[in-house]
Amino acid sequence: MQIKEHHRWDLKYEEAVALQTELSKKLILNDSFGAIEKIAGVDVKCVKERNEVLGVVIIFSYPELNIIEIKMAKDVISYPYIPGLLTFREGPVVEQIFTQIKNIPDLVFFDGQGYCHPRRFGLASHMGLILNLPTIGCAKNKLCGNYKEPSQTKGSYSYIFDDGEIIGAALRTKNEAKPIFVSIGHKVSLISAIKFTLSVSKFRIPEPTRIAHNYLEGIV
DNA sequence: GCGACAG
DNA sequence: ATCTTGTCGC
Ligand SMILES: [Mg+2]
Repeated sequence: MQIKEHHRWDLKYEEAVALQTELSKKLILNDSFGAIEKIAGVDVKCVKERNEVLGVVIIFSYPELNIIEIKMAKDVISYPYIPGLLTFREGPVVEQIFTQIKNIPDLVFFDGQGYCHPRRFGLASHMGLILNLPTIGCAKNKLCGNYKEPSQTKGSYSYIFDDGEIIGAALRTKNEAKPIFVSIGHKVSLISAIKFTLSVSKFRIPEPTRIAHNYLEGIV
């Protein structure tokens, strides 16, 4: 798919932070999508040993979840891991992969935060804006904010608050398991993000990102 | 200064 | 993310 020209990725800390604060204003926080027939799962892994970053995007039919397309790309690690600036480390490869994608997804799941971010602009939100696609952030851990533990039943959730604002939800995607931190990426409301995430969860990690992650495990 | 801290 | 054996539980 075609991706519009945008800002540089090699920004210094202060510049990156300022960019996030600015671009967050452009996010669409309500439902702005049509029929969801194809969804995508994205994941990235870093092999420090070889100084390379590997990424994969898997397209699935929805709700069947049959794999339709798989594309991956490799790049050199060009940015350190800094909490809050993960996009500058993983974004470049992800963008490169979407360039090769033929089946444009109607919704994309990311392994990381979206709006649940200090500047309300995590990986899922940033990529959603760049790709101009509906996105959802599904993180395995919390980055910021406070929440009360949801009940142990699959499907229950509690909102994550920060600075008096709801920025995401701690969603129980599996009984008795640690919750998944769901947040708006772009063009999908929080309640819909929760609904979609639950609809693709067979285990703790939602299928799109779980399968993308497993795929990378099998790559040398 | 101290604690928190996506992947 | 990566390192890395065993161990607990269904
Ligand atoms: Mg990941």
